Amino acid sequence: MHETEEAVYALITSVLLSGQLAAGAQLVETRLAAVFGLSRERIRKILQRLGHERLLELVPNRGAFVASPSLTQAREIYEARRILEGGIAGRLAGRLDDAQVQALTAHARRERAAAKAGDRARSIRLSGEFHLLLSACCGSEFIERQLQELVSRTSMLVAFFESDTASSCACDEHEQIVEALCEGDAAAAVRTMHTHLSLIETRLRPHAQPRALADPGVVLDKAWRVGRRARR
Amino acid sequence: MHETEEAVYALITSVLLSGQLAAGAQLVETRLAAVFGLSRERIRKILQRLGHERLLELVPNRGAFVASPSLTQAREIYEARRILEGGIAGRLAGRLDDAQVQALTAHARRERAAAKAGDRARSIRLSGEFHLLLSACCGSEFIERQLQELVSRTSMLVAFFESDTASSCACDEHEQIVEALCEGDAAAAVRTMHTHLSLIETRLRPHAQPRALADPGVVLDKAWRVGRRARR
DNA sequence: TGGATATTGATTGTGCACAATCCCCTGCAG
DNA sequence: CTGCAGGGGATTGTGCACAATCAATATCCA
Repeated sequence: MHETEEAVYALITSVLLSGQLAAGAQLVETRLAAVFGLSRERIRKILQRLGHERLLELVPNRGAFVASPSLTQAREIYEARRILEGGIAGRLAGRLDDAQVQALTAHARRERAAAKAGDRARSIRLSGEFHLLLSACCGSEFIERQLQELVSRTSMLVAFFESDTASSCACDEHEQIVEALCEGDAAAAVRTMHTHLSLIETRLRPHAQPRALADPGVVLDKAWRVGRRARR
Repeated sequence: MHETEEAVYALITSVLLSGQLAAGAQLVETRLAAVFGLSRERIRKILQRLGHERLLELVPNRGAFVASPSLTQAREIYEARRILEGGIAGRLAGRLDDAQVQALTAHARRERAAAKAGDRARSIRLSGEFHLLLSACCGSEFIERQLQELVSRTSMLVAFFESDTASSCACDEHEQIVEALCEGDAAAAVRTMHTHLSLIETRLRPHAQPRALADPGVVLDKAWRVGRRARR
């Protein structure tokens, strides 16, 4: 019983991150309760959790709405990533052990392969995971959690703002970062990280996302059925 | 009605941060509800919030307990601060405007005054606020929130682990950091920040804190009455 | 017609009662 | 004396019913 709650949370999260819901759309508690076959209280707990992670905006007495970040907020998120990941790079420079270096280079290789194969979805996913992998090397559960949240919010931004013709992810830059870290050149690693994130940021376009006008209940219901079939 | 809830949250937080409660002590929902005159559900919401911030440990079907960090966890928190605040220092170097520099130096001056006057409590509080002030200079609400949480948890650690004869806070180092930031020397600023935090960390002593065996209900009740008197 | 105000309908917020869970303690057997 | 099974008591978890709130529409008066 407890595990379905987790599954619902994961499902809503993935639907939000993939941008299938219009920004600002309301997620009505009773509706979701009916769709997922959970009590309203359980749904409520899930929504609050998503609100805390800023994937939803919780308005008192009004309800839960799909976060609709402004370009200003988007820039703030990238700035936060520059600060946090700059700190990570600076701390990790010259401190990676062999296993970590191997894991990072292997990951970069996989990214390169996906990019070469033109698998855009996989490429995007791997690109995000690279940053999380790097944060995991710090050995700080706190740092990992924080970056996880930032990466999630970035995914949502990309879904809303990135032009569809986005160039392939810059796996070169990931390799450069690993290289700088191995050489122990902290300043270079931080610099590379900063420019890397700034480059990603410049890809955002304020195209007034006209997609995804569907009813959230319908979208989630469909996703739930599909997942349910796959789950057995 | 809503504001008393906020007041209760603030009160419990301050009591937790000041180390007046024994690590591992349970906060029973019904008890707190009686003390504060709130319904159990309101108390529950407050406890979950505190659990999310890791000031309490929430155990399913068991309850909320005062966090009792191990020395290992303590080190992890300081490591996280090195990473995050290193990132802040690296990002802020050479980018502070006049108003910010002025605010920071003014704060450092106040710290120095408090240290010279031997006002230990004020000195500690100001020392923590310096770091928050620095994070506010980033203009990222996210970064500010994260550091807020880390500083809170640090305060709790200090309450549990720091020797009572702790030397006065190193306001010299704070001034050094501001100086490096003004000069735009990112590497130096990061280095100073790292050593500063490491120095604070070395002050932790695993003295098996034997204090504060009082019942949480009693302590909170007393604090509540005192605050209530002061509030009008 | 215009604008302020009352009404309504849908949605969230909360108190309460009861269910589920867990720890501790007791009793018993080996 | 130790290990284990089970009961009892205290505490947390949750479904439900109703209260509070808000936006949108309807109503009324000038």
